[in-house]
Amino acid sequence: MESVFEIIAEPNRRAILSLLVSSQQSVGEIERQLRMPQPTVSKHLRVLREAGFVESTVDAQRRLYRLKPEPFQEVNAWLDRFRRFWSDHVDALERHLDRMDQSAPAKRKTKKRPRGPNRGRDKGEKK
Amino acid sequence: MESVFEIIAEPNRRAILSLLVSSQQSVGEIERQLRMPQPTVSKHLRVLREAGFVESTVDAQRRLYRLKPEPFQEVNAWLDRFRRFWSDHVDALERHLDRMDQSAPAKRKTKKRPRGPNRGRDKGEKK
DNA sequence: TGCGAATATACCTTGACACGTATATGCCCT
DNA sequence: AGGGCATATACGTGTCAAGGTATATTCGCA
Repeated sequence: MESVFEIIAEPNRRAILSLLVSSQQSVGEIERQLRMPQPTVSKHLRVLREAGFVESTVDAQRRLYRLKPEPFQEVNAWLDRFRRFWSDHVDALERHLDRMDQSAPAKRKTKKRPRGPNRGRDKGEKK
Repeated sequence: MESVFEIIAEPNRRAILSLLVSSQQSVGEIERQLRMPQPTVSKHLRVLREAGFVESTVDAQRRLYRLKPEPFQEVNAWLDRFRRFWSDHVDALERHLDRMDQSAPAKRKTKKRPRGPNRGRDKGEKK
């Protein structure tokens, strides 16, 4: 399992990561919330831990897992190469929208449309 | 091939995408630059096209491939869920990097180091 | 000390996908 | 028209990872 990209390619792992955003969780809690057999959870957590996505602390028989930031930053760094590119397209999209704005007044509130990354829209998961 | 994450999990596909950042390329150009057999290139391009990462136009016998922004935005949207989380940790990382880091002058325009996305560094590919 | 809960690991099976080789398709040019 | 280049597709093969089931380990507690 070489790269961070292969780690997050697995839907169940992404589900686990999403769960852990809110707070740390035990294996059993993850298991119940995701309706996933316990060995599956443990195995995915192992992969995530070895890839640096999570770390765990021991609480009696429980293990509490929480996120670690570095791998996400690595994904982000990769995305950076493409940010300028896609921002240009967002600009084009915005020009388009601005033209529609003129033709149809609509409900824009800001004068200057904010620029830069983080302008994507969540399309949701495909099942 | 369900999700965008599985698409970018493949190292050769990421290489192709990186190549296309600079400009559009023909299959043959990709093939030569990446030293990859032509059917391999074509097959990966097909996957990338069907996932919306690239589009192609015909130029006689050649096909010119270029990037499309949407899937990247989708990855970006996913990352958003984790941005707040990792930003809290970035301060410590930045202090560390700022000490290590005189090699990256970068093009900061602002005096205050901006917070939030786009702060990651490229760790490179693992082979 | 022995039982039960929580978690990890071992083993097996299966399916997906990446690759190589071969071949098909389409276009240009003489 | 035909040959050659550029690209796409078909097919067979091997590998690897995810899932399921069973079992091991560790700890709390009666």
